[in-house]
Amino acid sequence: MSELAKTYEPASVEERWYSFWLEHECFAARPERVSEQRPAFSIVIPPPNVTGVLTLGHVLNNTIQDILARRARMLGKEVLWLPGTDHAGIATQTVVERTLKKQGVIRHRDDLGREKFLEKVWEWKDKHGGIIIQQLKKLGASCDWSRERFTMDAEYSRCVSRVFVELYKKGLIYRGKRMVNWCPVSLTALSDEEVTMKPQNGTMYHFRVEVAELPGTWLTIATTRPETIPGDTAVAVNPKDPRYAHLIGQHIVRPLPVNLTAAEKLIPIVGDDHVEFEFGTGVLKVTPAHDKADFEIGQRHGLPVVDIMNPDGTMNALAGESLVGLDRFEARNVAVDRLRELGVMGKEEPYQNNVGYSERADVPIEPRLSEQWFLKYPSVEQARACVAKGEMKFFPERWAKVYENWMENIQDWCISRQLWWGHRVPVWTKTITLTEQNWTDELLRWGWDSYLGGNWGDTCIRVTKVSDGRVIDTKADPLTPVTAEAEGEYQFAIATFDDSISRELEAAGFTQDTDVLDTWFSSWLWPFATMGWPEKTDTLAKFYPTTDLVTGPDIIFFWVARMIMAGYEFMGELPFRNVYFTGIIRDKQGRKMSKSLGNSPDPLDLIAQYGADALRFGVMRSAPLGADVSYDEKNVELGRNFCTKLWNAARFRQMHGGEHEAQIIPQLLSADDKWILLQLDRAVQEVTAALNEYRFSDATSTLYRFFWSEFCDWYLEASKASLFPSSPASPEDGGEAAEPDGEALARRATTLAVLDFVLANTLRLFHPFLPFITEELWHGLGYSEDMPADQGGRTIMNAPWPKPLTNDERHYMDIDPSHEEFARQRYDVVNAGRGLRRDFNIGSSKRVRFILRGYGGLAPHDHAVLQLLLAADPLELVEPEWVAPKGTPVALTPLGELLLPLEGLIDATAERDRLGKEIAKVEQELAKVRAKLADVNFTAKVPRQVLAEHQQREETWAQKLAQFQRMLETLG
RNA sequence: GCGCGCUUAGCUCAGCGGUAGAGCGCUUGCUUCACACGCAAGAAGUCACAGGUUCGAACCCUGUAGCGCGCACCA
Repeated sequence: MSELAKTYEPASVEERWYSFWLEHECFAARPERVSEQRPAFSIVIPPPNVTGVLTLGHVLNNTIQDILARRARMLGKEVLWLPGTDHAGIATQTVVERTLKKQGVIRHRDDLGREKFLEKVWEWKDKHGGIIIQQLKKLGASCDWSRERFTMDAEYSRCVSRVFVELYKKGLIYRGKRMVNWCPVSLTALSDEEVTMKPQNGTMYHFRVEVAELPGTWLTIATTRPETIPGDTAVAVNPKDPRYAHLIGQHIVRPLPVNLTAAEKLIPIVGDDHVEFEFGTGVLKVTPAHDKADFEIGQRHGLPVVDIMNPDGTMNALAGESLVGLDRFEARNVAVDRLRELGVMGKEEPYQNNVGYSERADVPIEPRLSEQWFLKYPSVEQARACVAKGEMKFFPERWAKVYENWMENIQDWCISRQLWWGHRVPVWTKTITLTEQNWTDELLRWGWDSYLGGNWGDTCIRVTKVSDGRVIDTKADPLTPVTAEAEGEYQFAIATFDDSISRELEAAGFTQDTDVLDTWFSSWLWPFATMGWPEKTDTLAKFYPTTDLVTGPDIIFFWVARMIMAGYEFMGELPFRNVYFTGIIRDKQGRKMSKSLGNSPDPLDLIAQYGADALRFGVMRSAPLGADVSYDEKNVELGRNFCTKLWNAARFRQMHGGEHEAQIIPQLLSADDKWILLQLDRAVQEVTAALNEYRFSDATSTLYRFFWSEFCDWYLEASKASLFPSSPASPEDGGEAAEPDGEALARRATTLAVLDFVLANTLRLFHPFLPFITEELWHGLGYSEDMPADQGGRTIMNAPWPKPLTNDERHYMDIDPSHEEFARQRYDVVNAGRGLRRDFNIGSSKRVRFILRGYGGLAPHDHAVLQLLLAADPLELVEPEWVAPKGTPVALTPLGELLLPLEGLIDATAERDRLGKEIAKVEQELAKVRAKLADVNFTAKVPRQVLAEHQQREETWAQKLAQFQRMLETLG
């Protein structure tokens, strides 16, 4: 065993052990080892953006996963922690596009074209992708890196296409012209989940329109978006509204665009229940192309849809001469000017409303009518029920309600994106003219027969008549007879995940859909697509469903809910049993960490400065279950200090040498030994219970308390009494160290054995939290030496998780609560003595004489410990009758009165003051208890045990009071 | 608007029916032979507010306020 360095140097230790773990394949999951005795434990990582960098959120999230994985290994489980990354469609494409523009390579992505642009993205991915993986390694993450997956891997991509085709066959995926959330910056549709509502300070504009059939009759319309007036195709009123009902069927003159013929300006007044009497003026302008609700009104009344904007949010020609080319917000101002010029503008009042923002680009989204692919969610009922019934557990539980609420109001998912980076929609189309002559051949050629036979293979065909959009119904067998009127142009859409078929299709003139799929449409397959699905792999058989999922609540709908549905749909089973939702990391001001705010520290800097273990410990300590994490670097510093403390306690043990992990001989155990064994036992129980319930910060504080406040502060100090039996030399010994006798040597050996027992267990308890330093000390202190290779001999990772003491063990070591009590009483004596020092200005290390009056039965070793902890020289034991010189300070302890004789320094006044304060405190407590006991209501109704407690309390305080008063009297 | 959660020492949080707790920070004293990234001692709280239940409430119930989250949203 080499000597430990004076200070802990995380950098070299971390590097060394991480390489060791990798070299020995300590993180590898082997399905063949799974058995009843060795159950599987699995987690799939929430895949970070492949081109992203590590954030504190990742640190929190992955530390938790690592704690779970490492502890599971120590519990003897076969652990799979499956890592990987996500292609993050919009984010990655945006970054690459921006960079290429900045480099002057392109002005627009069209300059390169799809193929060339994608090459650039792959180049980018190869260069920057995987940085985050390296960063996770720095953190100590024990993932099985041999199984790393990427959502754009060929195999994974095939899973995505397969799933698309499966759902397409079931009719759950469809294409349709719908109102979607359009991001004018990213130039793509978004799902509802990617839109966040933000309050806006805008203006409510009131403008007048004239009823065409009744010149002189004007209606006032309130709107926040006057720039959309050119797209209005009606105004709507509530048919029950007496003010306007009679106008339904008439027309109004739409003021914009200005340069239209009178007839072109006319739009109808329609009656619709959607319009509220109270709101605004009760007259609603209807813009079907630019508002979801208006679109629905338009549908109900057969209104034309006039799209007046370009995809990028600028106005098109239909918006009229004055607006064309302007950005939508500039156009608003111009439209307002026009209305003023026309003299139809009424009041303009400040108005706050909520506007949907693109989460990614942080601009208002534009509702837009477009052709998109939608998914009607599968397996919704099972997915909902498994959480409701508790088959899948959420931690904290309250997220189950949020989930339930979303699942109940679930809307079809817009899965297509107008991007290039991602999985391209696996559908090929071609318009084919079908005639009586070629009808049968064409249909059969593209797989119609298997369609009819219900034997799909890897493809699915849909045929739509171009002229009326009618989908050919297979059930009605359209092959025969073929009528003349059935002839015409048909669109053939074939979905397939078979590369050879798609090549064939392309050769035959089919073209692939240009959209790609939402990134989440690939990541919702993560738990099984990473394990080899659709093959029935050993990995899937042994590790699916996974045990735990650890993620942020911000992606509960994006990812968690969808994975649950996909799990049931494609595996027939839930994907994970427990979901732990972390908090969101915030800065001291409570703001979310973000790049733009620049309030997010780089975890790698923190690791470099404090060490990975320190960062882990600090973050875990401040991350309570169910609450957000308020980040403060102080916590990381605290983690660092803690590691140093651990390191130095280990050094302390090491410098005393001797046999390591010697047998504990029960007969030789002192009260302190038994006390620390009991504290350790309690810590084991608490940490185990906390981890079982995902209370990580509780586990962390227990570890902290046990190790620092109990082991180091008390036990380690007390152990010095037997480790330094005769030194430092006291003046009375004449400065000579006495030869240790046999008993002292046995005592010393026992103390070392207890130190080893406690330290070895402590290291194991700490290992999931502090993997590096515990591994280093595990070997440094030689604890690995006696263990079988796979039980801690090679690495602490596989050492068994500490178990609480059994009754037999307690019996064997003769430990019971009375020993704990006795140890605690002695520590109370020490505290009392230190209090006296403080009150009389005696430095804590200055050796002084103490006298303990009234306690006889102190064993020599216990006496030695007391003397040491009190820094007493000597600690004299005297009879209760012993009379101290007047003015000698006294403190009450459970083991009698502790006196601090101060020859020549006695200050009766000071002592009188001190006692006066004590008495006041005791009197206050006594009064409180007595008031309660005097209340008949209390004594009559309270449970007997509580009554007894209070009576006991009264007695104790009364005794103390009497003692203090006697002390005061003897002071004179 | 609907739903959920939070409000305890300067800060971050435990406690969830019977004597208000921890860490950090602060104050004071210590170069005590593992550790100054340390040791010892100490000060510090009408437990958001108002009612109610109870012998007794930080804790249970009702309401109010503030903060946060989710959902919905009316032009």
